[in-house]
Amino acid sequence: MNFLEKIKKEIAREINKALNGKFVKALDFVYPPNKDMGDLSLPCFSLANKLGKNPIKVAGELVAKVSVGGIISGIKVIGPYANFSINKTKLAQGIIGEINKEKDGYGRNKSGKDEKVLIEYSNANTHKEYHVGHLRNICYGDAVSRILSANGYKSIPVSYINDFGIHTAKTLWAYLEFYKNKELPANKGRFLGEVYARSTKEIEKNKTAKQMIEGIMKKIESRKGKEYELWKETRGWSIKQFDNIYRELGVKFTRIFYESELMEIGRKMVDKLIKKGILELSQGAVIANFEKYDLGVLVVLRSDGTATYPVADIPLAIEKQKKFKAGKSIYVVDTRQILYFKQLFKILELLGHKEKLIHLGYDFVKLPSGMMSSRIGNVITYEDLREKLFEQARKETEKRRQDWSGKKIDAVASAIMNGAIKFEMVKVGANQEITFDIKKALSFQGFTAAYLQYTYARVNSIIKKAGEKENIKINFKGLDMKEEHELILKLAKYPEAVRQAGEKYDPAQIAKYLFELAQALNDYYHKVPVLKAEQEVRDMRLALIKSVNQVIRNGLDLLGIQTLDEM
RNA sequence: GCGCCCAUAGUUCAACGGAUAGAACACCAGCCUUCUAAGCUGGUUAUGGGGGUUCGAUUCCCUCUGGGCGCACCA
Repeated sequence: MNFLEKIKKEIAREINKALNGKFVKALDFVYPPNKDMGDLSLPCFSLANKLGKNPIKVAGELVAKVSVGGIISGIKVIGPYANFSINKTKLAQGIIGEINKEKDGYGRNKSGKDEKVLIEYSNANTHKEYHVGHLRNICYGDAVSRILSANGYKSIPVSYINDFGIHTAKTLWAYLEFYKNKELPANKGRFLGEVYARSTKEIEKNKTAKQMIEGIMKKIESRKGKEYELWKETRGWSIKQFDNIYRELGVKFTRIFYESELMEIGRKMVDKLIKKGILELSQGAVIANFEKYDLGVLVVLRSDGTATYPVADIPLAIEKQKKFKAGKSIYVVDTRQILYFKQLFKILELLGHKEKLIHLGYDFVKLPSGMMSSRIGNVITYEDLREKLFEQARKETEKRRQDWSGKKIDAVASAIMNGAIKFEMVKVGANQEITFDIKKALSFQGFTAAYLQYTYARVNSIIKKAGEKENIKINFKGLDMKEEHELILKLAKYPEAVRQAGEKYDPAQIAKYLFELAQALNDYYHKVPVLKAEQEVRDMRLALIKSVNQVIRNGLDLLGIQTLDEM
């Protein structure tokens, strides 16, 4: 249990003692909107209801009965709220002590009880461009995975790559048609994205294209011949590109599944599913008729015999369960597929799957100019974004650090770039569209990862200047913690942010928390000198800012973002 | 037509049913002989319309308007 929780329990106990009953628990406390009102607040509405009294009166009585002392340094009534102030030195001592003891572990909890949770994300397509939409998926999925681990779950990140759809044939067609004898660039995966975009444009002009593409697809599916060999080779290009992206972003998967490995297994299962009555034949197609569940109809095999998504998704789910035996299985997929996932989960349920299936949807990424579309050509690819961000970050760093080597500048710029990508993708709630404005993403001011990294670097600089003295004993007793109190209270709330982010699968809560913490630190930084303070105060302030940096690091780590010692 | 999501400041976003609806960007005015000015301080502006539930609604319910997205053979 974290320190703030202990405090809440203690105050609740005091209140219950005073009222002679079990009325209040730790969870009942809220935070006052204004710091002058106190640190913790008990709204007395439900309590008044239980007691059959007026809430303003109840708050007044409560305050009269509970005595100041121990962890409680003050109580006051504001309308129907009973507000408590926490003893400043005790809080400081407790929180700084706890962070200092737990270090990287501060903020983590065990509420997941080591339960295994599978989380599938970054479901990219080979033979297509990897764009900012995919980035939202991977950044969101990765952050949720990390946050689940911090909440005591055993998170197992997996990815599923669509390498066997008609899009692969489209790309191969355009490749054979327009690029066959051209020299290839170094990043062949990225090149395939361009080829795909070209194919979508050319198909509109070319009447025979559709037929040719279908022919290519058939040959790929037959798994022999020239086209199949070309598919294998180009597939490798995309996979290499993805590996690069994952490495650059620091994202690791326990296992990567491929559609091409599952399709045949799925096809073989279709008959069995028909026999079980889950699927049925209709108008020459195989469907799941789920109208009785109010889930419409899902086509599984088209009347021409070609397969749709579930044919691979069903064996994928079975395979996952066989291999990992997780209690929960999360799919991080664009919210537009919400109906499809309800249908898929129904099939799995009918097949006897007992694991909790969760579709974690998120809204898509659009541009200020509208929806992204490779046909129209307004797509921001990962590589475009990466290059622009890197350039900008390098320019900004160069401006400030003329004495640094090019290598050092690059390393810093690279971390800023990475942070910017991830932070932009998770700072907005999942059910909100992201209007991705490249101009804003290139700014490193305000609610950005760079602001957090900068705050960290700046604090780090003070710590470095102070010199390394390990574990100084701090005597909090004689110190007035007035200037520090806000900041310390904020540090105390970090474990709650982790818990809430975990319960709601919401990394944005961590992002917001970190920003507020950094704001509080910057405010403190400008108000109060650390190195020039007299000895005892200086030691305390150093310990405090070290704690702040520890929390910034812990929080950024949950978003997959690195800190920088200097920038 | 049926269903899902969204609507808050000029813009992009916040707000377990709770107190005076917060930030950031942009704009204007300040702050580097104190620890990194990618920072800080100050200033202007908002809950789409109408009903309900509640002591209390941005939040829950209904309805209207406006936008987005899904709804058997596109993946």
